Amino acid sequence: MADDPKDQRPLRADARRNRERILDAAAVVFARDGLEASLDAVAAEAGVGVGTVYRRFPEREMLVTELFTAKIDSFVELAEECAAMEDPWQGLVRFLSEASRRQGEDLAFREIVLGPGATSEMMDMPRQRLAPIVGRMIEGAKANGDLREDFDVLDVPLVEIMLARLNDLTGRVSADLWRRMLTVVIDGLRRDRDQATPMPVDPIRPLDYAAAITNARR
Amino acid sequence: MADDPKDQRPLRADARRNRERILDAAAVVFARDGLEASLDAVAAEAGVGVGTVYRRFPEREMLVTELFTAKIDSFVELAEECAAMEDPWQGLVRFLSEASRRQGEDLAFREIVLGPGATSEMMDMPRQRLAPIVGRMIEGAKANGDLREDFDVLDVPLVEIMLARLNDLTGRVSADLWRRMLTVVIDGLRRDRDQATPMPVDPIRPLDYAAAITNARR
DNA sequence: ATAGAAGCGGAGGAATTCACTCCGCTTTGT
DNA sequence: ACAAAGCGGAGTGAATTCCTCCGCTTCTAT
Repeated sequence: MADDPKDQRPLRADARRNRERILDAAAVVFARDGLEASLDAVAAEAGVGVGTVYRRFPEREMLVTELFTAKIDSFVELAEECAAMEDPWQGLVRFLSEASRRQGEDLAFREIVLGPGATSEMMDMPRQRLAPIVGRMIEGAKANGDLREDFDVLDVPLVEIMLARLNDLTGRVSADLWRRMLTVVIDGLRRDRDQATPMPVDPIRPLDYAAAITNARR
Repeated sequence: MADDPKDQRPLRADARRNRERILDAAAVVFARDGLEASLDAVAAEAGVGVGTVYRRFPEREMLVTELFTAKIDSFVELAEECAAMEDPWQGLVRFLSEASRRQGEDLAFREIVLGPGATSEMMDMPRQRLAPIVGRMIEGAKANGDLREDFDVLDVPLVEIMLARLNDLTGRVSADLWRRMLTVVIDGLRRDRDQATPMPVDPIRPLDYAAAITNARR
C-alpha cells in the first residue's frame, strides 16, 4: 500500500473554485432532476465546461456521495431528535413535517432516502437506519393513546412520498401548499379528536392550480 | 362541403381487427407511460408494425380522444352520482375513493383529468366540468357538519394526486395499499370524530416495500 | 519573469430514443 | 384472379446523453 493516489497534491486555486461551483450547481440540478440528472446540465448550471465536471468527478457516484452524505446524516439526526422528544406524538408530527419538507425540496434526496437510490455502500440504506428510530416514535405515540393503532412504520415513507409529490407539482406556485394535506393527514392519524387542526395555508387559487399543473415536469 | 372524407368506406376486415388491437394496446401503454407514451411502444404491445399505427392514427390526438372520451364522461357521471347521494359526506367519501382508484390505475387519464393534459377541444377541461359538481358535494358535507370547514374544492385534486402517486409506486406489489392512506385522509377530513376508521388493508411488508421502490419507473 | 505543470472549455464521437415515412409484399373483397 | 387496401419494419432525421480528447489558458514555484 504505497501512497494513496487521492489527496496527494492540493488542488490549484482555480480548480478548487470550480469544484465548489460544480457542487453548488449539482445541488440545484439534482434537487430538480433527481439522481439521473444529466452532468451536462450540471456543467451548464455551474457555468463550466463538461470536461471540468468529468475531470473532478469521474464517477457520478462521487458527486452524489459528496452532496448527500451530510444531508442524510442530518436527516437521521432529525429522526433521533424527534424520537427523543418528550411527547411522542409531537415528535412524530414534527418528524413527518420536517421530513416531508426536506424531501419535497430535493428530488434526489428523496430517491435516496425512500428508495435504494444510492447504490453506494457509503450511505447505504438510510431506511435501515431510520426504521428503528421511527419505530420508537410510533410505539411511543400509540402507547400514549395519541396515534391510531393500525398505523405502521412503513406508512411513514408513504406519507412522505405523497406530500413530497404534492410539492413537486405545486411548490413553485405555492410553496407551502403541501402543508394543508399534511394537516389533514395528521388529523387522520390521531386516535380520536374533537376539532380539526386549522390548516396553516390558504387553498390554492384556480389560476395557480392551472399554472402548477401546466408547468409540471412530467 | 362535399362528402366528408371520414367514414367514407368501411375498413377492410383485417384493418378493423388491427385497429382494435391497437386501441387495446394503447390503453395499456398509455395507462403505464402517460400521454407522452411512445407510439412505437403501442405498436410493439399490439404486435403490429409502427406503420399500421401511424396509418390508422396519423395524429396522436386521435388515439387519445378515442381512448379517453368515454372514460372522462363516465368520470363526470361518477361525480354527479356522488353529488346526488343522500348523505353528502358519504358522497364525498365515495367520490374520493373511486376517483383515486381510477386515476391511480391510468396515468394518462390522470394527466387529462388533473391537468390540461389533453389539449384537445373535444374533452376540454374536465376540471371545469367537475369543479361545480364537486363544489356541491363539499358544501353539502360542510352544511351537515361532517366535513371540516377549511377544506376547499381545489384540495380534491390534491388528494387524488397524492393517492394516485402512491399507487404508481406500490400498486404492482400491493394493489390496494393506497387505501390505507385514503382512510387516513378521510379521517382527517372529518370535522370531529371519536374513533379512527380501521384501515382496510394490511401494511406493506418490508420486502414488498423494497421491491416497489426498486422497480419504480422514473 | 518564466517554465512547466495543472487545469480548462467545449467540439464532437458513440449510443440511445423517438417520430414518422416509404415501399415491396400480403391480404381482402368482388 | 386481380386491383385496391393494408401491412411490416427498415431506415431517416432530430434530440439527448455520456464521455473523451486536445489545443489553449492559468496558476505556482523558483
